[in-house]
Amino acid sequence: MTTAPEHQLREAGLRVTRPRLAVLAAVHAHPHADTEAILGAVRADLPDVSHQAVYDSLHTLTGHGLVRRIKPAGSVARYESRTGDNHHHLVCRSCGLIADVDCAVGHTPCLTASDDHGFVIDEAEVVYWGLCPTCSTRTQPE
Amino acid sequence: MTTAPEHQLREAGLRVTRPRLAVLAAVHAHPHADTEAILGAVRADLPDVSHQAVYDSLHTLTGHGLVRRIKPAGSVARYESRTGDNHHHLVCRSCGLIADVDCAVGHTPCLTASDDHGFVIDEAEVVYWGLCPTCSTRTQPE
DNA sequence: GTGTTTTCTTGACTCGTTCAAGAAAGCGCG
DNA sequence: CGCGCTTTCTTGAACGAGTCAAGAAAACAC
Repeated sequence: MTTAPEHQLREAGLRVTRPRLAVLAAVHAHPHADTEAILGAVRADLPDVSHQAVYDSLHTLTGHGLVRRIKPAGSVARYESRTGDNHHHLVCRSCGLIADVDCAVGHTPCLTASDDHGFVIDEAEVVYWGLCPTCSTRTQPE
Repeated sequence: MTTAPEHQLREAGLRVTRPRLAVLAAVHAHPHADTEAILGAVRADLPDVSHQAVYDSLHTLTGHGLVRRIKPAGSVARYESRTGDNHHHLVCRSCGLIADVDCAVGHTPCLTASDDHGFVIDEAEVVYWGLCPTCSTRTQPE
């Protein structure tokens, strides 16, 4: 078990606590889940965790790169466990469904802006907006 | 004056009202401004507009494509007047500054996801995260 | 002008998230 | 294995962007 959650936490210099392990597991089990869903999943294991502990854990894990926070406009914060692989997201305008897309070219091509205005760019985030299969068939009756 | 604000509103089938004209002017005058800044700018002309009128105008204008709403994670909603030209944004992680970048290739190349998962994609939004010139020199003291 | 529809004003309210203080748990050390 | 320091969790209140709702006012067509 090379990527045991506990090990991940220790690697990051964090203390291993039940809430954190549960949050980490919840994010892995429910990709793109919002805070409330994660809170629910965590409470399946630990019925008495406070929402604050979940918020704090998510912030800490996000800050150490163990989970990634995504927040499409108009949505609440969502979290996912795929980090560091430069993938992007498809977001359904209708139902909010989020799907992962690997970067088309594979080696952070997106990091090349036509004019960087002197910015030091460290990440390019791509969000594809549209309708998921379910919503597109429903919305275009034809 | 081909793009007179009033004309734009009428074209979109909207009534021409003072708050809307002021909001439209404010968005043009202050690209990437948040709601509060727009509210302030609008009140420079119309001291008594309600924030609700501004919110409503922004929603209406956004819905009709006269202004575009952008909302980087962790920021409040911001608005800009460049619409339909497929440009993207540079956002400074430190100070929140936003700069425009034209699409690198020019013809919506970003709209090509490697695997669309059956989604009907209508827009690709790209956000480059990093540090603006000012913050990058200040943050890397060496 | 008159009437109908849309839009603005006012004010309360929701909800995700954050703040703060103290209690509890984790971890290193002897 | 217990001790003490530090980090983290609990509890509960607060914050703020944005929304909702009802009535008044303004815009447009005739």
